[in-house]
Amino acid sequence: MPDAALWTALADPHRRAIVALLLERPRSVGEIVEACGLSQPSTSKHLKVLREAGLVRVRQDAQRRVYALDPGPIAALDAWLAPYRALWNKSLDALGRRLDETPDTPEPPAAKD
Amino acid sequence: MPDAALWTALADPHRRAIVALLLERPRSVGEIVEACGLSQPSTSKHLKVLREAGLVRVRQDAQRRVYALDPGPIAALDAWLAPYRALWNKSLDALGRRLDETPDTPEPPAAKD
DNA sequence: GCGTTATATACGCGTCAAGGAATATGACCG
DNA sequence: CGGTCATATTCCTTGACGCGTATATAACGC
Repeated sequence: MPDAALWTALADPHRRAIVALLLERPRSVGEIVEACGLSQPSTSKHLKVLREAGLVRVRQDAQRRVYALDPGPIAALDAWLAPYRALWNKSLDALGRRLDETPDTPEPPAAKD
Repeated sequence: MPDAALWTALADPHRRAIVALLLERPRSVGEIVEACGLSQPSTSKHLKVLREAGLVRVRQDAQRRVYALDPGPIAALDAWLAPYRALWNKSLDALGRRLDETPDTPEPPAAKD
């Protein structure tokens, strides 16, 4: 089960926006500030939350701090989600199982009705 | 992108517990109250949030209301998660854990650095 | 109808998180 | 060493959320 901090971090739309930004590529705080239209302190605080949830890592580049996504927690989210896939796989079974082929997906335990 | 209400709903640990309970099987409010140890009104309020997020559906059975999971929103979460899968697939690879190269892995869009 | 069971809503309270303004820290450049 | 840029932190206010108690609604059995 993902840590509570992970959910709390992703519960905020601004933070999800930041995460989406960082999915494209790592960015400095200034870029993030400009991209999501928040004030710099607010952005810094959101980044702190994301940092403490383990979602992002910082690389210090001179005065700039470049934030990048850390895949771990999102993978944990995916793992949390795994048991629920049986739910809609059941209904979309006709479409085939090609929705996802992650190699580490252990077949969820017996989801029968 | 999943609705904000979905994230808000899942941000609460009790609500995630309820969702997990409903994954096993649909349950009445009374069962949920007993299972997660909250007061009945609190549970009802959490169920309301889950309902408004579309995560659960209610079936009225006499005086009882049986709640069941709705796969839709969780599928939406999975869809939101999809772009991020490339991240940890890539990072596992970068760590040198050559997972037999997964020759059949359909690389989703744009994996740039 | 009445009482009982099952669930929902209203109200009040405490806590927590978000946002802005101001300020602090820290690294670069001269 | 002083100035400046980039980022973090602090203080404060405000609004949302969660909980519990008490109450309302609705369906059942008699």
